[in-house]
Amino acid sequence: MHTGDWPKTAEDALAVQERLRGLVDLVDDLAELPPTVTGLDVAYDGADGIAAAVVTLETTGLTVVEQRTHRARAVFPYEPGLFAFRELPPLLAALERLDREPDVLVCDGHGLAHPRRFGLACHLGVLTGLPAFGVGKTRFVGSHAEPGPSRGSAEPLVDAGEEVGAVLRTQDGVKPVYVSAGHRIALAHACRLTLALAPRYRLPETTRLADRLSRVALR
DNA sequence: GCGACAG
DNA sequence: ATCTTGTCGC
Repeated sequence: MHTGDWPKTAEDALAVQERLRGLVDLVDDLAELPPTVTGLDVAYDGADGIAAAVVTLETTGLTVVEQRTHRARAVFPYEPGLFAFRELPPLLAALERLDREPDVLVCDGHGLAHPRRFGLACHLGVLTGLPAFGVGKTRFVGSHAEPGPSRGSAEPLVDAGEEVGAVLRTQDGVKPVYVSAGHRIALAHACRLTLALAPRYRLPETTRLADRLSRVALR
């Protein structure tokens, strides 16, 4: 699937999303501590310019192994629930430029914590076949209790009676993040990894570095 | 019917 | 996401 036959309308996107949704695999085969972690993010300019960035870090030490970017024109408007169709094209292009195959993708957005249980992290996982999970900065769906005040505290994120993710405190006294599985990874594993990637700041280093790189790529 | 609504 | 100054704190 490439930008050529990319859905142009919300109706088409919903159909594609529904088709891909059947391909999600929730079996967790990922090593407890994968050698590397790859973060992805996108930045926009005032018009329709869009820049994607992917950064692969060594899981131990969080040092940069490889990083790539891709600039393009936005081909799909932002629409809650169909967010993936806006960011996926440049993200996939940037991923294809990597020399080393990622071990796991850390996405800036949600996975199963989505109205139809298929957010950006699920799309990225299914389309690449790689383990993937999402770390969102704000809630999209579901409700939850307030996590304890210390780093590592977490509460389940529940939507329509289903546990779709976790609200995880990555730093003492700082607003928590929303973690959800995307593909080939368990929620608990995603949370452990998220904590390992956020030793100092609220957001995982993968997201912080990809965010910074995408902004630079936009200039 | 009235809000809410990832980035 | 992005528009935006100063300001509080380590």
